[in-house]
Amino acid sequence: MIAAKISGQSGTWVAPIATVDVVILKLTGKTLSVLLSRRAEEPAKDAWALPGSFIRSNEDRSLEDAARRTLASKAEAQSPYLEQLQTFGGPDRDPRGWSLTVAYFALLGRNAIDPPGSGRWFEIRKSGIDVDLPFDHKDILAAALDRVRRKVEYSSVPVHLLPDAFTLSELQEVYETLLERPLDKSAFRKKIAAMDFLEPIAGERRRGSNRPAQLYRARAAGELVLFDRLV
Amino acid sequence: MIAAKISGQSGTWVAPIATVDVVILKLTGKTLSVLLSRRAEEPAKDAWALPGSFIRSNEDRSLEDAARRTLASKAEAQSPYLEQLQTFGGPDRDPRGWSLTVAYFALLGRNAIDPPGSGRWFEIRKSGIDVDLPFDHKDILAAALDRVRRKVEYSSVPVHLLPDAFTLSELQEVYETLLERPLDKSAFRKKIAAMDFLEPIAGERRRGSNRPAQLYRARAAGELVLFDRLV
DNA sequence: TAAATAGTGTCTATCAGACATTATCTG
DNA sequence: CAGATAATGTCTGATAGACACTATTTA
Repeated sequence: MIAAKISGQSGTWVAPIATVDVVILKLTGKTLSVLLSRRAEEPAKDAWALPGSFIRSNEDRSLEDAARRTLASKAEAQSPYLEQLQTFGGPDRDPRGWSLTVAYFALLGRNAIDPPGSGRWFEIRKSGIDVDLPFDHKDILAAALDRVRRKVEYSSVPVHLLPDAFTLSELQEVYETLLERPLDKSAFRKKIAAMDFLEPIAGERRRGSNRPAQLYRARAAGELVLFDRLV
Repeated sequence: MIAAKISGQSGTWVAPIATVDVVILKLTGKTLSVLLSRRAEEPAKDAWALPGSFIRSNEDRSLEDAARRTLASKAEAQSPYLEQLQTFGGPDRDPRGWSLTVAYFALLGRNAIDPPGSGRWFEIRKSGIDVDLPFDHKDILAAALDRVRRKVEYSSVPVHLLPDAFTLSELQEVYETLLERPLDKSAFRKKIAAMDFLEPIAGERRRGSNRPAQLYRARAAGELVLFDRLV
């Protein structure tokens, strides 16, 4: 790699290295998990890290393209939710020099498939994950979790962590998992109904000797609905 | 400028051009205005555009540094609010090639000073601004306005558009301007009091033959307070 | 019919908004 | 005192949350 030189009023300097990184999240049971891949190259060779890629100017038509390309190489999902998170940059985050990464986060439904050799899922406990991340990937992961958890308060984020069809009890469980507090069933259902972003679909879910549950789906798959009040 | 070549699995490509752009906003009367500067260089020489700069790897310690440097060259404010907005990138947004810009927005208080020759303020009307912006700067401006207006619903954003000391009536007026709807005085004051992010300071504001108004200031200057309910 | 979960109804404290009233200043 | 804006009080409808109750299934 040849560093690009730029000349300006304050002298001559080198263009930053530009990458995208994707925080890929799904639920494993009641726990959020993040998909990490083992780095094949230096720096931090063999370390578990967030999946990332250089931005390829000969191939990518946009930043989101680059993120989708990175995501697609690691997981297949029917309608993954992908959102730009934040851009991180600085002289010290990568030993190769001044670098910036446009970070995205993706939410996968329960029926997502990971291709073989694509990486490993790490459960996110209160103490964090069981591995040290290179670069500033710990900060990026923290920012993604912060964003997701905050958005749960006023959006349909949890829908994207469920399969296409789900019950209201399942949806409530995901809200509770992410908010880390119990919700009242009656109040929850009133709010969800008022937001009007779900529709009942044919079929019921039976999972025991009890009344079966109605199945629902999101009206707009892959889209996020913002609420006009808080959960 | 020499383009950086990168080699990878999918061939050889060129590193993107990396810049920061800043959407600098303040209130002129009851209208939001944006600070534009006249471009000194090609491309789009002589056009009014968002203030921006290359990221200088020899000088900037972070992306925010680069944004603050750009902001400081255009305006002086006691405690400007600066927030990363979004990163825009693609092959066609700049004729020089694949480029990305990390966009920030800044909110200036009413007593901010613009150094001479720093640019011109353009009022933002419903129809937009009175000038065509080059590159994708129209999209960036729209994203900034969207973010600011959305955040008004659940944060102390309007405080940063006022001088250090202000009255509750002035604060309500800014909320109303940005939300484009009237608010009830009694309800507004109850909410602001509940959020507990203001403190009364010595002094009153007199502006007519009527009862003078108590002055307040934000407890944490330059900080944004997020509310736990909507305005 | 017992047990379990789904789904709904009822009650109440709280609160946002509408509106009225009081407070304080100048001319 | 009239007129203006600041500041606060009162009332009411809406609703979130607590909790109880009904519905529906299997063993």
